[in-house]
Amino acid sequence: MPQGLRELAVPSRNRTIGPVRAPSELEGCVLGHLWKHGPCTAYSVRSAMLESPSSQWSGSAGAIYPLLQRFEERGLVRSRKAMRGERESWLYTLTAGGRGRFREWLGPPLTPDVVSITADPLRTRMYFLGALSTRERSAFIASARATLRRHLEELETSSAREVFDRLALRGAIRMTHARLAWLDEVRRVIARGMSAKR
Amino acid sequence: MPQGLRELAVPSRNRTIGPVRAPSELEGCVLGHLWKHGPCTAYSVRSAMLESPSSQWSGSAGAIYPLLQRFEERGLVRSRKAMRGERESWLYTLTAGGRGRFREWLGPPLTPDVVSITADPLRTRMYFLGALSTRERSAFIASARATLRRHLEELETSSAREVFDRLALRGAIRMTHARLAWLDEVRRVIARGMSAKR
DNA sequence: CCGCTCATGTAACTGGTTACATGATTTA
DNA sequence: TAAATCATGTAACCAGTTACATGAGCGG
Repeated sequence: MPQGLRELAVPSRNRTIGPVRAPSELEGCVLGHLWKHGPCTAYSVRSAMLESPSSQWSGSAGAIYPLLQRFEERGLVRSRKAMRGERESWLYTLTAGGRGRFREWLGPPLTPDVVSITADPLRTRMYFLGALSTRERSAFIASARATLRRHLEELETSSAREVFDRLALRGAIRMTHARLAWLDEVRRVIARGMSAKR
Repeated sequence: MPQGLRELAVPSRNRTIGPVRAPSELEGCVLGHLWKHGPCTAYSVRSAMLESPSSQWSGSAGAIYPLLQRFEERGLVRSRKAMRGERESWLYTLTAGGRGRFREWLGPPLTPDVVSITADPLRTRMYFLGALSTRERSAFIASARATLRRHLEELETSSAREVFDRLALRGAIRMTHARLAWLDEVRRVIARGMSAKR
């Protein structure tokens, strides 16, 4: 009977070393926040994620607090008690190990799934647009376009001081433009298809 | 003491009705596959996801098989045994309820998180590019650009027969173009920044 | 007869969500 | 003094991953 790899995967809670996997986006992002915004509280990490327009970052307490705790167990961060006025809080700082792990997540080298095709729920739905009636299809496209245009306005009026924040924002704007242009193409094609059928 | 909503969330395995949440992307996509590709096996749903270039769709058996089972428990699909030659398999078909649930996932109406800003691990990393040295930064951009160009070629040579498959593919191509153009902008900006510093 | 594809599953785990819960301090 | 903000957490749950496991039929 073959000896499985499973044997090696000892529960990580018992501070034994299991096979270390690649950092998740949340992990990398929290480490990054700590790198970029100095020593700060779990609360402020959380607030940053809550502020983000992307629904990717739920910023739920149930994710952030345990994550920071795990980081500390693994020696990626250190925490010290601090007083902000009369109020106490824990400030987290990256350790050398944490910086290493962050750097590992950030790349280079970039793993394929970071660079290649991104998940897009709108594109996913496009495969199934045939399930809608012509009328519903138009409604679908119209509603998507309207939401995207509103979204674009928001992005274009928002500002970022830091160079790379600004470049990331530029990326979001470009993507939104591209999605709008794509929806235009979709609209044209389905309109053509309809007139061809007549 | 306030009566929590928790009380309502009775375990769904015991065929009691809990608050029904919005379908996940996987759920919607599997229902969609069943809608689009007629009665088919869990295996073929799985294969389709394994073929997909997007890393979003792991197509792990541990996701698909239990999902189809849950669908059947909830009355969203029906299954019947079928023979393909001498080999037996279960063919799943959408029920009326399943079509309803699919339609609900597909929209319209579209929920904001479907339309608004998509998660992009490359854009996420952009916020933290300041953590790299100038040299590493160039390597980062160069490697991303190279991978994206290769990716674009793949997309441009791949074909789709069905209209909406083709439109979805067009979307992926447009996104890749936009990401490449964005990386060009990034490269220009950081080059300008460097020369300004001299 | 070997290896590939078709075909179906399960057990253990884990990362993250939802919802609950608390309390101090600041500001209107 | 009421509401908002700062601040920290936990318990229950769940969807999805990883890895294991099995077996029939088919093509070379």
